[in-house]
Amino acid sequence: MTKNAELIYNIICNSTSHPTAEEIYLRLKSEHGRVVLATVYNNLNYLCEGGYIRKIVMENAPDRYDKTIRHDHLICRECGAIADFYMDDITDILEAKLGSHILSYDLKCSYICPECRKKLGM
Amino acid sequence: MTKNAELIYNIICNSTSHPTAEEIYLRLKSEHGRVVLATVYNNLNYLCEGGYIRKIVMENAPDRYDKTIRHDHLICRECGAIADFYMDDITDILEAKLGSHILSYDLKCSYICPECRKKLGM
DNA sequence: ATCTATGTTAGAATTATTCCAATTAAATTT
DNA sequence: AAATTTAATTGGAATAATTCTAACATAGAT
Repeated sequence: MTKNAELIYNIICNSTSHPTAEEIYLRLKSEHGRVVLATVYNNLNYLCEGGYIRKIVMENAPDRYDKTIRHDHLICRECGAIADFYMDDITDILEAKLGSHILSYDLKCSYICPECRKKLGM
Repeated sequence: MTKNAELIYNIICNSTSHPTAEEIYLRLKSEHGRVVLATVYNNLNYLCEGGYIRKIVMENAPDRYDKTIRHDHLICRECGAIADFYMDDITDILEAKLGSHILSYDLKCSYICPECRKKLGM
């Protein structure tokens, strides 16, 4: 793993914010000088392919990146914030239902986060 | 609902292929003459917002559109084909786990489809 | 028949991401 | 340690999907 790949990996793992490529790029630039967005994308792709991190594909927004420890996501319909949640692994249930082997699954729930709930007086 | 919105809605509902905006556009053009991609996108957005159809956000590929009858998706890692699968509604389970109301959920499973399995000799 | 509101068109603009060629850095051989 | 090979990074152009905007057309209301 190259130096930049490792820096990017650490940013993602030590963050709870599910950063975008752009955010990672800005942080890397401010902390370690000269980098370029293409390098960030190259390394993100490399890290994803190697299974070190995973990509969260967003609706109408740039993709976000996250550590791989198995967990799922809650996405606020109002502000787009992402929260993690941990749920029993449902691979077995899915495979039983399907009669077919599953490589992985991606579960996203749409909800309204506590902050937005407050703002909206709910 | 406007004429184009209805045509698009029907294409999606009478199809099992989860078409992209482009595919819908081409079909609409060949069957009803003059349309433009922006109109297709406008109407797809309108139909999504109204809950008439839903968008399947794809990784590294254009978005696809689908009817709303509740079901989930199996996406082949090799060829990208999408198959539907019907699973008991897990909203209750998720809400119990979360202690929070869920608006909707999106579950995608990655697998290898029967055709690719054959091709790969699996 | 005219006015108004809404939908559609055409094409430019934007955004996210990838590609490619040139450069730099790192690793390996001499 | 210098030279050679290999891999990573840069910068900028290219691409692809989608949205925006302004002009135009259509349909319904007056």
